[in-house]
Amino acid sequence: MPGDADSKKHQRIIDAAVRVFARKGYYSSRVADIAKESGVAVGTIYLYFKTKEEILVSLFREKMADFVASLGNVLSQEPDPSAKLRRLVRRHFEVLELNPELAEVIQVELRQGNKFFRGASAREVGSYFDLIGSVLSEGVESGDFRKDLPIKVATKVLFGAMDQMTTSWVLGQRTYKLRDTADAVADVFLAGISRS
Amino acid sequence: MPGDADSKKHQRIIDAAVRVFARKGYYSSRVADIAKESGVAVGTIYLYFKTKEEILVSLFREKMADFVASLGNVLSQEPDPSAKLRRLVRRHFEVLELNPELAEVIQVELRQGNKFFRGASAREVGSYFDLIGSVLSEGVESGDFRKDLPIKVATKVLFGAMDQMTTSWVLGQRTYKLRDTADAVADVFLAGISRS
Amino acid sequence: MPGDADSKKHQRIIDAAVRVFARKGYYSSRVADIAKESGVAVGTIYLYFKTKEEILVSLFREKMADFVASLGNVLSQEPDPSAKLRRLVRRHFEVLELNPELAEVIQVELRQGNKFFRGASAREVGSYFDLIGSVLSEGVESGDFRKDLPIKVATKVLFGAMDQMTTSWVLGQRTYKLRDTADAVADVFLAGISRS
Amino acid sequence: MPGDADSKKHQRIIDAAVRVFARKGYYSSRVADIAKESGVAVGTIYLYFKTKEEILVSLFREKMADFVASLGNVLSQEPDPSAKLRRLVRRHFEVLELNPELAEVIQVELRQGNKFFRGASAREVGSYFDLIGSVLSEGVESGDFRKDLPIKVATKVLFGAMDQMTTSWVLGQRTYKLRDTADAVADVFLAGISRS
DNA sequence: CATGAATGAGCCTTCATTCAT
DNA sequence: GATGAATGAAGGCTCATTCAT
Repeated sequence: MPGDADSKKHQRIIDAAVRVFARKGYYSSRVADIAKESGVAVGTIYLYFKTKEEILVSLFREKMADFVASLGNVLSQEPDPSAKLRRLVRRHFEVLELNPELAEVIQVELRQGNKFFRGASAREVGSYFDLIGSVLSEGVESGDFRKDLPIKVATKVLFGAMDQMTTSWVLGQRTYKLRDTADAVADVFLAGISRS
Repeated sequence: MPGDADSKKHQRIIDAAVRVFARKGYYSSRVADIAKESGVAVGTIYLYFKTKEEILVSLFREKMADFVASLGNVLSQEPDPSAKLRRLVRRHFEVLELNPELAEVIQVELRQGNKFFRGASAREVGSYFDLIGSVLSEGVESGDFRKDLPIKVATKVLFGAMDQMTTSWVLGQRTYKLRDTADAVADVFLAGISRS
Repeated sequence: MPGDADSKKHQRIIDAAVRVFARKGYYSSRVADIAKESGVAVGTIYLYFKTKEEILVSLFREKMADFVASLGNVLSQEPDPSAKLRRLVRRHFEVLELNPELAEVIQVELRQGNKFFRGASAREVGSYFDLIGSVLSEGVESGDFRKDLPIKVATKVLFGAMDQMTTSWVLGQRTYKLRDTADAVADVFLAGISRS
Repeated sequence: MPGDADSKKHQRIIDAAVRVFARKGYYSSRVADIAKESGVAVGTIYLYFKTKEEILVSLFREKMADFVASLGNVLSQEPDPSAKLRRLVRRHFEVLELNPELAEVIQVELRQGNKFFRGASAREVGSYFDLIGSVLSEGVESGDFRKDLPIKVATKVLFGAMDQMTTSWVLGQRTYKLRDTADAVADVFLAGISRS
């Protein structure tokens, strides 16, 4: 089955690229490094990807889609909004913790930021924001979250919070369990920092 | 006055670099671009900076230090913890809004992330985290914030939230006033999202 | 046959470098000149040599080794010390005359002298000195040359004499046959300049 | 006396250049290095020399002229041809030994060889060859040296011999007294290596 | 005359991409 | 499809030379 072989090779390259980019960053990574890491010839990479940049874009799209799908699955099983949100945070951390690839890649991509991607992965990131937003909306509708909650702002706040937690954890050489911070993050987000 | 001339030229190059990096990102920017932008010859840049990378590091250190200093000043005048925190958020947004340079540079730097900086600017970023942390500590001590507040986590949550708000604003082409979102962000952080 | 192709390309580059260096000197030669001269792309050169300097070192080592080997062969067939020495001088001149490449390269190298080589080619030059020295030693042992001959000094004298003859010939645009001077040089060296 | 001041500065630069070139070679020396070594500003050098190359040419011409003059003086006091020749060799070595500057500079220059000088200093080198040649001619005329002596060849042989002795001495880190080899060199040149 | 900051042409080297096998 | 040698455009950095002070 050639389609299979193709997708296998495609996958091997993507996975190798994740490791290489994670190690040295996109700009400091050589196509030859990815070739060596994936065990294929340099030329072969160009049979599957038009340019080096396309590797990064593909990689991010695929990994990000997996990530969002993975989170989506978990959430559908939990009806309570607050619990759902706690699961979201915990799952976000768990997935990144169990898939250092994903963590790194999301660092790489989101860190490169707007500069040369600007939207290359807008859809995938957007769908994650939508996912978070829908959890918040449900909570507002159910009366669990406050009526006047500015959904968009809150979505960004939560995403930024989780993202920063991950960044700090990655930069800190992963000396602790990221998932152990999930409840604290969710607490702050749900109840705020003020004395009640 | 050579000292003045020197620092003037140094500043011109840094400022030009900020604009150039903001436009195209560090890796896609050419030293020649910075030269043209700053109105000096390529060689002149190397009279003030050893390498291209040193420009980025200097730039970030200086701008970040300014940023933290600017925030510190404002906060010292406000005794109430909650009001202090609101001012912090508002000021963070205001400064970045009024100094697109700063916003861009912080994007550039924090976006490049760990890859090749990893600590080059640790001190400066750290001092901002310290600033945020001290505001939270004061609030806990004064009884305004909850006793069991996990300061470190909350610090990262707030920083991440503000950072993401800024990123979204920059990516969104600055179609709205960033500072107008300050209260909403502070509200979420102070009171949480749950119905009270 | 990649081994062959490789060594062919390596050789082509070396030979082109000899011509280019001979023409303009090492420092005034551009890697791009060597590329053009050898008919390969600039990048190709760097597949075979790490740096420009490595080209020069390789080149000299190889050519000098050939040179010494070529001389050694001839001498082994002549038992008489004086005749052997005459052959040495004649052969030295012949080889350089027939291989302007060699002559130029030895000029280039020995002329750059100590400055940045200082030993890069010590072995090869040393083996030539050894060859000359062994001819002199044999002559002393056989009684053809005087017992108190200071071998090391005499070796340098002969080498210097031949080298200067070649230099003058090269500088003089090769307007005469270098080999025609071989006997005169050998005469001076064997019998001295004094009236006997 | 401006003329004096001028020539003083000129001299300081030349002398500094000798040291710098001796240390790192012409191509690896920076004009800024010479400025620092001579204690003048870079721009000042260009008040006395049009280009970097002119420094080298001037330097060589002057030093070589001094050298030849110094040798000439000594020889005029010795009537006997053989003794004159011995003095020439000894003096050649002495001067270079006592003026490492001279030794180095002659290495530098003669080693760069033809490449980009090709005659810039032809006159000075030529006058040394003439000096040697005249000693030989006198000897032939006086009957001390053999009638059929090929003067030009013998001149080059002697010059090459002395030059190589110096090169070896310089390369060998000057671990022995160069002048101590003068008699051996003269012996070989005068009487040859053969058993008499 | 003296200075040294400024200039910018030039070059070695890298590396994404191609293509003959 | 797969390979990896070959390509050559591009860019960071140097340094001889200039010129305003």
